[in-house]
Amino acid sequence: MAVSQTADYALRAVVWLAHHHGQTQTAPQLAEATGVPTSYLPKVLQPLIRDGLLRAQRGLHGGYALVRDPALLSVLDIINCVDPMPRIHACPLGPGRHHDELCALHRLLDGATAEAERRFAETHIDALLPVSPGTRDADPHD
Amino acid sequence: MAVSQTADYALRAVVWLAHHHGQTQTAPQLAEATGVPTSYLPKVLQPLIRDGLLRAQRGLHGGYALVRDPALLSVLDIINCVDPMPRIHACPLGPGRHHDELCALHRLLDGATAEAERRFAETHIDALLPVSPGTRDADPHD
DNA sequence: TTGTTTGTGGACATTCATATCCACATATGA
DNA sequence: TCATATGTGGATATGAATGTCCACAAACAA
Repeated sequence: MAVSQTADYALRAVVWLAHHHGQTQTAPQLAEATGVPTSYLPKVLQPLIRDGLLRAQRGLHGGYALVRDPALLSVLDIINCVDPMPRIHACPLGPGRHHDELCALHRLLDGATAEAERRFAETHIDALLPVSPGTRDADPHD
Repeated sequence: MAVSQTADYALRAVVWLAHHHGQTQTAPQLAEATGVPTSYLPKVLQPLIRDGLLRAQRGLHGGYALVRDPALLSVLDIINCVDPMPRIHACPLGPGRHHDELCALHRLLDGATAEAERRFAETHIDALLPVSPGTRDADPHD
């Protein structure tokens, strides 16, 4: 997968919350709707709450709700908060010895990650909503 | 990382073998040169041998050697052989119920993987060699 | 104040990619 | 034929990502 399972889960939950903007959703509701394991979901959402992207409310009629406007919230915002994509800042062998042999390879590998980040930064949550006009963009796989 | 650790290891080894085309390299030599754990390298190369991309020779003066021309061997060839990139062919929740809400998201995620595959298919091993003209292509990370 | 509903945080379990080790098979040269 | 140098395959170990569980804290309503 392009992103970790955990990041995927977080994105599903955020898209769902954006689709039901304003209404708080309980963990079981969210889990049922998104297919995220009920007992794992709170762990996934924790960093989003810490960084103020989500709001969590305890007690009766509590639950989770989206704080920011889905149009101003990028897919990369979610990924970076929950599980940032690993970047290659230096060749694994260090600058010495065989560095040159491996450099072009890792430039390519990290370039692919950079391109993915670019796409995720450009795509906002509102573009992923069912009825949004943003639904029609790049062509599907194959 | 864009690809698994194992695929990275395989690519390092193949690039090294391409750079020393024709000469067989023993596992310890390859491991030392590429930074791959010596005891893990044989496992990594196994699928490449099975599919005929590498040749393995036992006994004195044995070792590993590249079979195909580096100019005709793509990065994706190696990845697909060792550890194919997971593609998303259907939304995780299946076609029922909330399928629509998640579809655009997973189209985006798989699209990023598809783009990476495209890059890896277009880049051949000879372009990753130290002195090759192909070394100068896309700009580095950041 | 009390009971119920909700999220929180931490301990623990499970799974899988990664890594190690070793007895064995095979090739070479003397 | 024998000694040595190699890769092979399988059992096992390790560590990180994923997933489960539960006692607790907090919010609301009666």
